[in-house]
Amino acid sequence: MTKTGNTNLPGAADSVTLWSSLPDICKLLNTPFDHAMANEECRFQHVQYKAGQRIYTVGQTFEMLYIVSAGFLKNVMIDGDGNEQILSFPMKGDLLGVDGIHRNQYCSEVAALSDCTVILLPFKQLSLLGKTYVALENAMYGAMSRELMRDHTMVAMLSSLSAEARVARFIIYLSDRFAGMGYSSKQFNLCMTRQEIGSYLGMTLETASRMLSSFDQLGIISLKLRSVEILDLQALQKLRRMPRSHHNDAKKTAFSRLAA
Amino acid sequence: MTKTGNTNLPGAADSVTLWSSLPDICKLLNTPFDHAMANEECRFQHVQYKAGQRIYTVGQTFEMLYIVSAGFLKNVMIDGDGNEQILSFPMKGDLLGVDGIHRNQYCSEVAALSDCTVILLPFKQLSLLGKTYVALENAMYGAMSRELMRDHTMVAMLSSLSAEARVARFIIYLSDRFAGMGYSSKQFNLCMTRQEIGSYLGMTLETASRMLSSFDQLGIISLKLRSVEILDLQALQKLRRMPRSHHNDAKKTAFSRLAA
DNA sequence: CGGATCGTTGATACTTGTCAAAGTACGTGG
DNA sequence: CCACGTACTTTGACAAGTATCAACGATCCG
Repeated sequence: MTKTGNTNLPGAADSVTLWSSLPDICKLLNTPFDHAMANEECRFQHVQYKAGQRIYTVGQTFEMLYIVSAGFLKNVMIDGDGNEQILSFPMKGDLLGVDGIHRNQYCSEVAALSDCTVILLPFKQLSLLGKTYVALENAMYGAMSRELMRDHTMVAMLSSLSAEARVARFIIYLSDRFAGMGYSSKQFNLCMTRQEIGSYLGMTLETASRMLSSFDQLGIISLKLRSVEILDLQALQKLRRMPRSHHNDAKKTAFSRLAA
Repeated sequence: MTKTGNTNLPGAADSVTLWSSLPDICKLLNTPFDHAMANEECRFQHVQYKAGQRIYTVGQTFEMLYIVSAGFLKNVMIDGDGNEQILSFPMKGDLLGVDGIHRNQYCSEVAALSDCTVILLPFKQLSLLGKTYVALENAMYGAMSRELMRDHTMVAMLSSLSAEARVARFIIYLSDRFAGMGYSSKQFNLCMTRQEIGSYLGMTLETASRMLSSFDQLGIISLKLRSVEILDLQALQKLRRMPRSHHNDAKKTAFSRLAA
């Protein structure tokens, strides 16, 4: 990465600008890259946002894709009545803005939950470079496919799991993502409110809070506000799989499952 | 489209093979195309499937994308315990197989609900052609973005709407899709079982059945098994928007809403 | 015609939402 | 540095929504 002068992008926090090369992008996307890309002068700008700032918003004209370089965000859809629905909590390596391609304007918005750094990928430029560097094009398709897979997993989870199981799965998901970024998979901080967790998982904030409290009381996790420590991963993993499946005589509450 | 001899693809119904040109593909994807594509000899094969046949399955190596040319299908995810979760009901113009790109193998399966025709798009070939024909590449990105948007809508719906509203929204969705294909938006046949509707909408088959019956009794639709006629579109559209929003004092049942 | 699948409906229990109240953390301004 | 207001979190009691289980009717297909 290369340092240059200050950026003056609207909304961006005031700071020194960094740039990423094509191999940097591929590494972030966790995709193979060929070294032909390495000695290029084409670079992608980093932009920093403070917690609460918006990266893009609904209706804004689509020009950029973004890759998260550091920090935590939320991807929010806003329905006709102005209600917010959280779609995902993007973090390092995630691709943002894909939903803007189709209608040439974003139909969701992304905001920073923590201070974070995002890499700007001008879509036209990217698409052009893809013709030269096959690996880059593959990285793009791969990343879009991965986002689609995640959405599918989300749909399946919302459709078929109980609130208890969805919260358990959420904790495991975060644990895996943190592990992938080199952080502890056992202990981490939730960077969102109960309301946001509830919205994401399709339940009220009270239910989300209750489930977390219940896991804490059962000794499955140790919870103190936003700080979570996983004490019994296996118990969480068992909760991953359904209640809500039909004709399932092994249906039990978390408590009775532990007692057994 | 061009006729040629018989196909002998495994699983394909025995029939005359048709082929689609690049402009055909773009038209199906509802994307602009330039006429440079028109006089090309590169053609994409049609394959016909009978109701119940599988187009691709979980774990199968990814090679193809598919576009639905005619008929109705279901896209199913299978979880660790062998439970089926319906992700979508693809129909004319929909792109299939995108979830296979990321890991180079499909992680869901697609089966035909009715006899249907699907166009084979070898991914490598497509990706190569994209370098020559910008419009094709844009069509691909656009179609993938559209699928992602649909998933987002689905997540939002599952997270925030009551069973009643989800079923209402499902009927409207089908109506819109049928209209887009030139069929009646008022009267159509559901091509799936109550079980499949329930799986798609995150509820039991009994709840799906009850909601449909209730709309029928209220005169919102006329229901006879799989045949649906929409009698009061406005009532359905009102049901689209939430119950389940928090602190919403206008919360009413379908019945009281009609009475008011 | 008979079996199998699909659809409907009812009774009941459980899960989750709703509403209310109180406690806790956090940031801002005095 | 403390006081205060605001936002966030927890917990309880209750109501509503939905799943579960069961039985029966309808339809389709060989």
